[in-house]
Formats: sequence, structure tokens, C-alpha cells
Amino acid sequence: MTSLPTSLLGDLDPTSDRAVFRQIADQLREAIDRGRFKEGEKLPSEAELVEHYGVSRMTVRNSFSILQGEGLVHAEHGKGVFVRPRPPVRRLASDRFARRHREQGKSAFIVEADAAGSHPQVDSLEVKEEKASQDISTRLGSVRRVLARRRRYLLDGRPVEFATSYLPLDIARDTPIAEPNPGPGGIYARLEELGHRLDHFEEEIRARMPSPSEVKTLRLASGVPVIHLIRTAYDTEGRAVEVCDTVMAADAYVLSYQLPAT
Amino acid sequence: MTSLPTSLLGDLDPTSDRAVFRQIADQLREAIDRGRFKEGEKLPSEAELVEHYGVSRMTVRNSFSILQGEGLVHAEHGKGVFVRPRPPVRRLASDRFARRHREQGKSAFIVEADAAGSHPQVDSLEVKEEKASQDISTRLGSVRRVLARRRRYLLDGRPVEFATSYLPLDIARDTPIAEPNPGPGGIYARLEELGHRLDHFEEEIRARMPSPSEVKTLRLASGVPVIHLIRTAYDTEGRAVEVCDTVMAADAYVLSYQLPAT
DNA sequence: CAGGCATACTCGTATAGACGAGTGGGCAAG
DNA sequence: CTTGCCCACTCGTCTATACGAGTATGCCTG
Repeated sequence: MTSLPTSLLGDLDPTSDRAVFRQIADQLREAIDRGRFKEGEKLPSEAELVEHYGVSRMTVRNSFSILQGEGLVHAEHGKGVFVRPRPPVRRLASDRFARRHREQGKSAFIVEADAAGSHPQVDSLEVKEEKASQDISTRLGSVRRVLARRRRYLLDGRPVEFATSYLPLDIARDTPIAEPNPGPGGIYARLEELGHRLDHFEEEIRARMPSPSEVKTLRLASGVPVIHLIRTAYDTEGRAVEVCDTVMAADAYVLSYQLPAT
Repeated sequence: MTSLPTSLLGDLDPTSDRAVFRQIADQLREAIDRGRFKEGEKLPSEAELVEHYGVSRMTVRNSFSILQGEGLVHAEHGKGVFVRPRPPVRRLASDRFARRHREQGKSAFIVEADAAGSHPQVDSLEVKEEKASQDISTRLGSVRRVLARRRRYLLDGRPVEFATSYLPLDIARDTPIAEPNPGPGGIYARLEELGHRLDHFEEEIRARMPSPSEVKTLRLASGVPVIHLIRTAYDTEGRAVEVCDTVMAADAYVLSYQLPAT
């Protein structure tokens, strides 16, 4: 009689034409939405639900897989199925590249995370010259080879973002930009020092499900989309001087933009 | 001997510790990525894959469910499993609310879609007064009741966006804004005519998996996230005069912003 | 020729059972 | 008390089977 967890759930409606596994998923979803199961809390085990509803185990698993696809729950082998906690989100404001934010010695990511009380990390640093993809080449204005700077950002040990900056070789080669650590203010500060005064940025935003490799590098739970942001930096002469391709765990971000009403 | 479709696929590696259904999913994914199966094309049927790999049907279905979760394929009852075509995307530029775009008689959505050669529609029109949610009330500056304008946008018959505008009653009541069709230039033009000169907009962007009701109203395939955009319009006195809550099918949109380097 | 039906093929749903593997608690041996 | 093992419980993977329901095709009938 340890049926306390399942006592929060109702019965099936045999007359309904809604599939049984959907009905079960509906009940679990509603229970979660109503807070009957709280964040991080364990849901009834598959065996308990099998008994409660009188269905087979695969049916229950089918229900769970729906909720997983919705990003509501996640299963842990040997432990159970848990309500997925909403992680703290990182807000990216549209003025995050303003010059006034470029004065400190540390990177914007580190400063901001420290301020928010999180523990920031950057890893997977890689800086190398390579052939530009078709897309990058187009964005940079028909450039063949580029300097690529890759890095992964983590908050409290959790990967949240993976970014690659591409710069034309004639700009970046043999400059601090080609160093693993480009110095205070990041590569935008270096670009300006090198005489490429920045005029504006263009950001393209998409959202989609992650590729398997993105799931791996961002350690994404199932049911978590990614935000794909492609930023192009233009100097005052209208030349594209950098393209930054960023993939973010969507559950960790809110992007914020300010637009003039012109 | 109609095994042509499966001849594009390899064998399983029994020594691998990767689960069989993942191996099958991997092979199908790779075949799709390489263009062996083109957009809209039918994949081998479950039965064919069962025979090709010598596994049970549930294993094959498990593989398909992975690919569905990734948004790569979609199943059609009685027909087969197909490579999901990438729909044409709608680009939203950050200057889309500039005054110069507000001069025509038709709504921005209609004009833009016509220009792109698509057939635009707007439906589910609903305009009513209601109690403001906690969030909306906060954004509008402690407003109790609001005018809510709901509408759904479709391109070539496919729903792509569902939006709700919330306006304080003291601004919108008994004005053209409370009419189903607010007239040329939309509600922003009306707001300015009413003396609320717009100063700037703030947009918050999130991406997540859709709720069941969003799946329904946007007719979303599985594996398609939504972009959730919340825009607040401010007048020159700094007052929030409108909040627009928009849910977009992520596979139908690219958002584009232009940021000054300040 | 047109319409309708039979049929084969598709995926959808559900059952029952088996074994594997990760986790954690309790018990027994040292 | 500590160590180590066993066991119970968890989810992961896979098989085999059954029936239902949507789709397309071709044949048969009128």
C-alpha cells in the first residue's frame, strides 16, 4: 500500500478515443502543471503506474516518452523519472556588446556570471585557421580561409553555449586575436585597436532541435531545443569583420532586444 | 525484391555497445543528411527495415521515434514515414515596426507575404476585455484589466504564428483598437493617432517545446520547437502601452536584429 | 466508363515477457 | 565499525504478437 504517489492520478476513460498512453501522459502533465509533482521530484515508477492503470509497461513508457519529448521530465537509469527542474536562465541584453561593457579585464561572460552568483567556466578553447564554409564565406564577403575561435561556456558546471567566431585571415592573423586569450574586452576590443571600428551587429536567430553532436557537447536533456544565433559584426566601412556562430541550450537563455520605433 | 530503398543502408554492428535502435536511427539520419533520402521522400517502411536489419518492429519504431524527436522525419498513418521538408522561412527584421512600414492599408503580415509569393491568412480573430495575468499586469505597469487581441497567422494554409496583444483598457477602450480590424497600419498606427507616440520596443525571446494546445493551434509536427516572443511597446513618456505575446513555429521563422555597436 | 468494394500495405496502439544494467539499502563477514 | 556483497528496485533494450485504422490500388460490377 505504498500507492501514495499514484493517488494523485485519476482513472482512464475507456470510452474516450484518446489513446491510453496519451491519457496517462495527460494526467501526469496536468499533475505536474498543477504542482502536484514539484520540480526535481520523482514521479511514480513505471511499475507503480502499470499497477495503478492496469496497463502494460510499454504503454507507461510510451507516456513517459511523450513527456520527455515535451521536455517536462527526464529519466535516470536505476533511479526513476523526475520532473525536470527549470534551470536559471541567462539573459542576453541587446546592449551586451556596447563599448562601455568592454572595459574590464575579464570576459563579458565571466563578469556577468559572477554578478549573478554563478560559477562560470570556458573550455574547449580552440583557435585555428581553416577553410571557410560556403555560408561563412558569403557572410564575410567571399573569404576563402578564416581564423576560427571555438569555445564552450559553462555555468555551474553545466554547458550552456558553444560558440565559434570566424574572422578573415587578413585581419586576424598574427594579432592578439589569434591567441587563445585575446585579452581584456575580447576580440571586439582588439578589432577596434587594429583600426576596425565597429559600426553595428546583425544577429540572426533560429530555434530547432539539436543535432546528436550538439546534444553531446551541451549535454542536453531530451526535449530541449537549441537557439542558433549567427552574429555578424560590421565595421564603419561596411565590411563584415567577424561572424560568430552560437548554439545555446534554449532552456538556459532569454534573449532581449531593444528596438527603436524609428 | 523491392529492396532498393534499404540498399542505401548498412548493417548493424553487433559488437558495438550502442543500442540497436540507435544504430538504425544513426544510419537513417546519416542517409538523410547525405541526401540519399531527399526532402519529402518516403523512407523504407517499418516492415522493410524489420527485414533488412532482422530486428523486431518495435525496435524500428523506436528508431523512427528518435528521428521524429529530432524533427527530421514525420510519419503519416497509412502512407509511410517521410523526410520532413524544410518549410520556407519568414524573416522578421528588426525594423519591421518602423513607421515607414506603417503607411499601407494592409497589415504588415499580408504585405510581406504577398511580396514573398505566399498566400497569407489571418484567422481566430478575437478581441475582448479580460483580466490581466500576473505577468502581463507587471509588464504593463500594474494594470488589472486589459483589451486582448488574439489572432492566428497562416502562410499557404499552414499556421505559423499565434499572437495576442494586450493593451490597457484606458488606452484601447472605445477606440478603433477595440475593433476586429483596427485599420491601416495596425494598432501601432492607431496608438500614435491617439497621442501615444511610440518610442521603442523591447523584445524577449525564448525557445522551448510547445504545449499540447500550441501543437494543436499551430498544427506542429513533433520535433518542432516554438519561438516565444514577448514584445512590449513603450511610448515617449516611458509608459508600456502594449504587450504582444507571440508563439511561432520555429521551423518557419528566422528573426533578425540589428544592433548598434554604440 | 464510373463507381464501389476488396485487399494489401502503411503506421498506431497495446500486451506480455525477457534480460541487462545502474542505484541504493541492508545485511553479513571481517 | 567498516567493507563488501547481495538483493530489490529502477529504467533500458529487445522480441513476438495482435488488432485497429488510414491509404492506395486494382479489380469487379453495374
